[in-house]
Amino acid sequence: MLKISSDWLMDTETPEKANQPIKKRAQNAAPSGAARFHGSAATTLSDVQYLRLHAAIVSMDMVPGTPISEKRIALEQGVSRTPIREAILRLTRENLVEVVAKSGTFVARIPISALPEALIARRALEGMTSRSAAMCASRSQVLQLHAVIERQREMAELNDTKGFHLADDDFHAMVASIGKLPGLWRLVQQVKLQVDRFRHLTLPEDGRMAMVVKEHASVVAAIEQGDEDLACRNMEAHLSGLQHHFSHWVDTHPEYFIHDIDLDDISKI
Amino acid sequence: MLKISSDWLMDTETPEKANQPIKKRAQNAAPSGAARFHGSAATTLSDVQYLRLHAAIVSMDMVPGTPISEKRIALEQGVSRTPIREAILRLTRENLVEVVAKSGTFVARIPISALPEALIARRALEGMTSRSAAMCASRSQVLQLHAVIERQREMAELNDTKGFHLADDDFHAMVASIGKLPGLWRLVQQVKLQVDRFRHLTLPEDGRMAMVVKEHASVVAAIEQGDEDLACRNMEAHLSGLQHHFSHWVDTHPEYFIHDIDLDDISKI
DNA sequence: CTAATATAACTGATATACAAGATATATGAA
DNA sequence: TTCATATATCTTGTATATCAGTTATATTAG
Repeated sequence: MLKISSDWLMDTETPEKANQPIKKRAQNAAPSGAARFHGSAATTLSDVQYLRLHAAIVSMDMVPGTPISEKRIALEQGVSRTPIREAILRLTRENLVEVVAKSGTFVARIPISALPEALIARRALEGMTSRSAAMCASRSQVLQLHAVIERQREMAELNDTKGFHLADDDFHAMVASIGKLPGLWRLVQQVKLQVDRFRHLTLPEDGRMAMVVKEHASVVAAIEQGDEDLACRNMEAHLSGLQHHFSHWVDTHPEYFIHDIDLDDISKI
Repeated sequence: MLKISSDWLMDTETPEKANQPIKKRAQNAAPSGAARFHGSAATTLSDVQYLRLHAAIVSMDMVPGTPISEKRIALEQGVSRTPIREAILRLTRENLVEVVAKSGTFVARIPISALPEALIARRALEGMTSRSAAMCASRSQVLQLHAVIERQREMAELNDTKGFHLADDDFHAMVASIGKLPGLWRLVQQVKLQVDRFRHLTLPEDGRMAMVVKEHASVVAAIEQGDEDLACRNMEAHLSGLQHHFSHWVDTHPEYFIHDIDLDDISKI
């Protein structure tokens, strides 16, 4: 039979396959993987543990500095250390935990320097998504945006901060989606992680939630008109409404932060 | 002696520590970790393997579709599967490999949809870094920029594409650093991964390298004048000079790509 | 009592072993 | 030959064992 496209690059083993019965499996050059389409919800233990820890850290249920022991969590969760370790490695890459070899692993403190930069990145990225959304949005999509804003308004009236923030994320995700830039939203999600932790330290002040709804509405209005520049400006203005309270929050919980810059000298807005 | 701030949150084990000789180690609440400061170059095996594979994939030494076997690489490298596996997990998060459980792992194909989005994200982020650099740059920093550009010019004359691209990265990193937004450069690096792979498929066309040097110079000129808007515009213009050849390259190596969008209808530039 | 030292227990990093599933080839029937 | 089935072998996921380095505590010298 055909001998298959003999061995890929960088495969230098057994150049002469000579006598042995050739148990070698044919190289499947591309992911033929039928397995991926069985929607088996193939959620692995690592994923479960990752999501669990991720949620706990971002929600500040586990505050910065909390020691994490692979062994202990493994016992608590009734799994081996391997999935826990893999989850922790992922969190390390996101700067949500810091691990010191042979010593200990801890919930990471929030690097203050990351906060203004995160805001700047968000403004740059979401300025672009809203601009693009203003160009692309269909009437039905605009209605969807109105619906999300209305839901957020309800959450604000109920004082349901959790639901409010979920609707907030939905709004921003939808703008990116309408602008056909879902990848940018994924970037934003990654960037705003530390800010989200930050935000969980305190409740929104009175009127803040209503203000946010209003600002969202102004963004949608611009999108509805197809005014790209205005949409971008309104979104940027909306996102600038956060850093006012940075220094206050940092003062109340200094031990949660890495004081790698002085928050006062961030003239850059 | 003082009983230490008895057990942190979510620590529910042995509420009564009663009789046993209490081998329990005091909880060190914060990373006291003296270990981190010994600059022991604590490069772990996982890191080594990660960097190795990362470089091989981005440089297209390992082309999309190449099968990866944890076991085989472990044997080749003379380490156990564990570090290899951890490296692969990192690469998975970067969309550089795709792993199908119980089946196989492969060098990921390049999602075409990621390319225009990456360019858009880069423009948004680096428009901001150059804008900020124009505000912050000192005279000495401007000279450093000139030096990098000169080095890049030399590389172009020598036709050393590898050195050219290294200098290119250095330039963009330096702009971000001068603008006091190093985090944005890290984001850009992450975003441009797939584009870099793409670029390795072909050599720069004649005159392209000289053109890049010229565009860099125009960015520096704007920074030198402290003209934020011009710096931003020049950087954006510079970054727009890539997507012209997308479709051509995709046609020559269709098997390297995930054709999740049609490259023709990207009017958004 | 204080400070330096020794030791024991705990940590993450790595190696190895086992389990569950997927794929390729061999085998057999039409 | 062609198609279906069975089995052997390979894959990644998970569990366990070992290694090497760190830290807390006990110990000891002053």
